[in-house]
Amino acid sequence: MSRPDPRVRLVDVARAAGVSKTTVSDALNGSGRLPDATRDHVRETARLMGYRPNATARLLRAGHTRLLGLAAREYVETSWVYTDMAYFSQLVTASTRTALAHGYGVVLLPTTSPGDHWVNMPLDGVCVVDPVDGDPMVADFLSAGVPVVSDRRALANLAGPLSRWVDFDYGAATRTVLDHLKSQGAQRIVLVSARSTASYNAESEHAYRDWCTEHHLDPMVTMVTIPGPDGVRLPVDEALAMHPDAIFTLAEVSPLMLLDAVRRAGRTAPDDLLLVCTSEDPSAAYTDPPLSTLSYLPKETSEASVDLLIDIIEGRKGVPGKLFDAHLEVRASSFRSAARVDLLT
Amino acid sequence: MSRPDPRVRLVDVARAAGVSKTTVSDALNGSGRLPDATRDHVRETARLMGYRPNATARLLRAGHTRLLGLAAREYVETSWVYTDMAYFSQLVTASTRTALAHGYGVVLLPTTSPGDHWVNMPLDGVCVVDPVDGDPMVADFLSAGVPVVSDRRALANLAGPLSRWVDFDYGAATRTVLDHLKSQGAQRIVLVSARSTASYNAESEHAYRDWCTEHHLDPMVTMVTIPGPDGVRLPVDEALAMHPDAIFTLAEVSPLMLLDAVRRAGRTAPDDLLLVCTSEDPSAAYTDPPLSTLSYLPKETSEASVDLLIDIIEGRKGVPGKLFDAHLEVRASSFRSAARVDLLT
DNA sequence: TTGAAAGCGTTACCAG
DNA sequence: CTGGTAACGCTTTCAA
Repeated sequence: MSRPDPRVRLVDVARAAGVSKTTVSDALNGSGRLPDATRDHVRETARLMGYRPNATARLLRAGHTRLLGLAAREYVETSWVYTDMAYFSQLVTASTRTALAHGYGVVLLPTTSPGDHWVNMPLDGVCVVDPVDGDPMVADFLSAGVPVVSDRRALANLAGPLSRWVDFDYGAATRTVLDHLKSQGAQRIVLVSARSTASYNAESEHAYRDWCTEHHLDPMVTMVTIPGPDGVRLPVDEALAMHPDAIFTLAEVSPLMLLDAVRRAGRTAPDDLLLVCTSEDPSAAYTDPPLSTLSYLPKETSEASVDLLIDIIEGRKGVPGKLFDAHLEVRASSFRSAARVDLLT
Repeated sequence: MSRPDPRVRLVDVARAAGVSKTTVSDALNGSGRLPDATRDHVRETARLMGYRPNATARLLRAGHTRLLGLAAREYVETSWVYTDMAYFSQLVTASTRTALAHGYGVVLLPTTSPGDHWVNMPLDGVCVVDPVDGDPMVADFLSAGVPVVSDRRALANLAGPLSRWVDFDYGAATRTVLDHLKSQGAQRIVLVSARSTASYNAESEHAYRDWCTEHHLDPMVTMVTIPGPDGVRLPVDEALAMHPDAIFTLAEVSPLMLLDAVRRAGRTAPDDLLLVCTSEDPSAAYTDPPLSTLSYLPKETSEASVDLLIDIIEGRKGVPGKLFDAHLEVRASSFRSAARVDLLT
């Protein structure tokens, strides 16, 4: 195994150019006031030698890395990667765009990893999305002095100058959907949730059960157990087998797959089955019928997260957090004509 | 509780515990052979003080960062983020998963940035996807001593121990699609390409024009000019306005949007219009009719890329590159019954 | 104008 | 077994 040529360092350039390290640094960075002749000479020498400054050494000097971590914490024990679900992919897109606009790069963090491996990454700050209840990752980063943006629950006992939050009232959003379905005549609403570790699922499901109790309805829940787009197939089929008159999916479903499953079960939306799904897939508007969707605004929230995070990092004061409202877009899949509603109620 | 501002350093712990830096380092890292009493004492002190090692300093010491860059180079001058297209999102997913499996993190790089800003990131290596012809980013990284995996064209004049490639024969893939369409009776095939900077587009389009010449057909091409999922709407409509009997989209289109456009134009696939699209959207199999797709295997290629990259970084010898074959999945949208084909030919 | 030297925080090598 | 010291590669302060 031949060792690649030892990189040429600042001091090498200095020696070659017959000047000191300081002069090379100044010449290359435009700092200091050197005679043009010296500067040009040094630059030319550096170019000839193929000198490139060592990024890590600069960072150590600078005291910051301009690197932000991004972690999605659903299914923390399952080691998966999340970027191929519409919600997370939009989240990654928007976070990255916002970070770049501020001169920061984004590092995709694993959901899980041996011990607290993640604190070994040279990060200036971290966004933790869909945190676990009392998330250890959040605590780890905070105690390592790394600023964190997550939701209120994850930061409950850790409030301090190093953290801010972005959050939803998941319960309220869930109730909005359920009220809507009920207003359209639904009596047997099945919830497709996920056995994930995210507090989002737990909170939403809890709200669903409470709502059912209030309305004297039996809660019916099926569970996604396998992360990723394919994992929803089974729980959707299970939901259909419960003879529901409405299905509300908490876990992200591909719109076409959902409708395909409905069709195979011999059901028709919205005629004998109302459908609302939590999804960011833009194709939901183009299906037949178009699907009603609940959106947790990955674009807006991740932009806000990154902005808040960079505010902490750069020492700006500001609001401690931001609360968003989920957006329910009612489309044909959960909408019955008034006459029809009258008939059923 | 603890003062966050002045981070507690190794030397602080050493002083507090009444030992030397070395001892603290050894105690915390499990290296060296210390008496249990000393080790426990140091560890307890460190814990009490909330000591966390500085990641950047460790990296400088270690000489590597375990960070990989990922750059997609379509539309390099347009500053956009690519992760919300199925192809790139799967690419990111698979790259990240593979990297993590080897203990590396992934940094999403901007398509464009001021000067050569990117070399300031502390990366051990970089994957450059869909490079520009003679890509400057590739050259920059290589001259900075950072290993690169890209395609053959981008590495043409830069072969060396610091680079390997993963590539397709785009021309061959294009011809496969065109031959297929012709075999199904198509005579007026419109290509929906993109005015992007990726060599993928140029090569494919070139092959299309050559093929048309060989078959004495007039090439008809429309262009995506705006990056992102929405940019394909206009060129698809333009393509439909050309009264084609087949459309082949090079740029990624959302399957449902494509079919919606076809419907609005009063056309029907596959009866009077054959459709093949380059897409990674799994929903293509569930549309009505199911769409024929050409896949450039983002999953397989990015896994191979990351593996090759890590081989270079860790000094392993191996193949200089890997050539893949694009996969054409023929579905109903481009398939006519034999009888029908006979009728037309 | 230039350069020597002092950090940045860590780990590794040797003396003691 | 322990601890001083050097080294990683750079930037910056401060003297000459």
